[in-house]
Amino acid sequence: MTTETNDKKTVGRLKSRPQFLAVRKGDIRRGRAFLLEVLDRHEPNDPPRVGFTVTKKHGNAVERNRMRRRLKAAVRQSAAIAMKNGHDYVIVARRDVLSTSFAELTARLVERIESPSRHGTPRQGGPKRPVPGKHDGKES
RNA sequence: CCAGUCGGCCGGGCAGCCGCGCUCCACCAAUGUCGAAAGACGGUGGGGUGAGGAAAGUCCGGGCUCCACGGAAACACGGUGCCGGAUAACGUCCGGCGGGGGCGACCCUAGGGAAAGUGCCACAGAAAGCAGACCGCCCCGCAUCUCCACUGCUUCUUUGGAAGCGGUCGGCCGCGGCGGGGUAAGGGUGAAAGGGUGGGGUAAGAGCCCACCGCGCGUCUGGCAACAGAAGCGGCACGGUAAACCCCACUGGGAGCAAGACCGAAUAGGGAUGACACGAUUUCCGCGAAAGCGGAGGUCAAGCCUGUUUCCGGGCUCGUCAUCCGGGUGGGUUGCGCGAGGCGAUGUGUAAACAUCGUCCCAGAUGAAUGGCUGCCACGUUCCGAUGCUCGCAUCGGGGCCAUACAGAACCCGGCUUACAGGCCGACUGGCGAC
Repeated sequence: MTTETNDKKTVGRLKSRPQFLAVRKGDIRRGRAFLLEVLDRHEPNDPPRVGFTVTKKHGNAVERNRMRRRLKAAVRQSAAIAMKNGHDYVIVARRDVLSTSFAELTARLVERIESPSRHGTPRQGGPKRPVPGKHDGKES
């Protein structure tokens, strides 16, 4: 668990090129307006870190700045809560970051951070066992 | 009111919630955390401040920084190119001149030299650079043909003649033909054809002659100058192209804040000392019978750098191993914002601009702060309704949409160029209407 003394979580920042290259080896999750790369560093006491990648082919300097700022604002306001300690996140922006509404962008980002992958946890039981109780329903 | 020209300015505003960079203040908190070191850094609250007219393209000019930088001559390469001024400087700006366009306000203009030389002038056309003669125009000559004159024969006949075939040591007035010459006015080709228009002149023509315009030459006048004007002389020579080579004049070291300075891990590369090894040629000295060895000096070494060449010069590198010691990448600090600074006033100047005074302090990031979201308003656009009338415009009311274009400082200035939704202001020009 996170320390409850400060409810707003401090998120570190990835800065150097080797850090970015390391995260590329982790889990890759596709979103509508972005691409999310996640790497577990196995250091549960460190705060999570985030980096942004906006390539030059997606717009001029003004548009690239706007994309990065909207993503930063989304992470700071809501998505940082969902991030786990000891993990690195890299958000690769696409051009749709400019056009989607801020609420939708935030929701998509939180969803991608929370869900490890499209197919959920690797379960052994298989699709039988209709799960009578409240097992792990994410609609809770 | 419509159409247009030029110049200047703005380039959303207000409020709320949550944040960011830099900086200052107060309190709290370890003598702490990270790091090899250099160095950097916490929490809470508050104050200040925080992108552009182009921050863009990186096309010119500077500041600043390092490197190179010795001297002379020639050469090469690049840039600029009417004149005067402004400026730190400029290829920028201002004022003027010449040329071109527009009714006009005004706009455009790479605008030195073509009698220093070389080259090129496609296609078309007769001819494109010591000009040329296709058609045409004009003159002279000739008589094979043709034409004309005279005449013989044949055929036809409306009895006037007509047609055909011949003849003449016939003719050159007219149309052709052949030959010789003149011409550049006209046609035609072209971007360009060796001045233009009019008159005289002539066989026809032509600066052949004359007037005006143009051109050239020197003189005078005005102007700092580019240049303009005047009278005179010259019958006209000297085509265009220099964003073709070229010539002339002026001018120019190179690289850039990833510059540079400082602190400083590892690894690879440097300096000092010692040992071993180490060219050629020549001069002198010593030893030696000689070969040769040792010492001192010169030249070449033999390359690279100083833009090239030459001359006089300079610098660097000029072998291996061992020991010791300093420089430098990643990282950090700095460079880093008081400046050719902004605003206002006054003065000088036609202006660009300059001077003086007052006042202000105005971004400093480095995976890169200056933001995210919401509401209202202004502006714009569109729809509906009403009213007015010049019948597609104005005003009023309501609703919807968008809520902005071009675009993000990266050492700093002066310019240029390019991009830009919408809007404001001023001056001027040409029309129409009213008074």
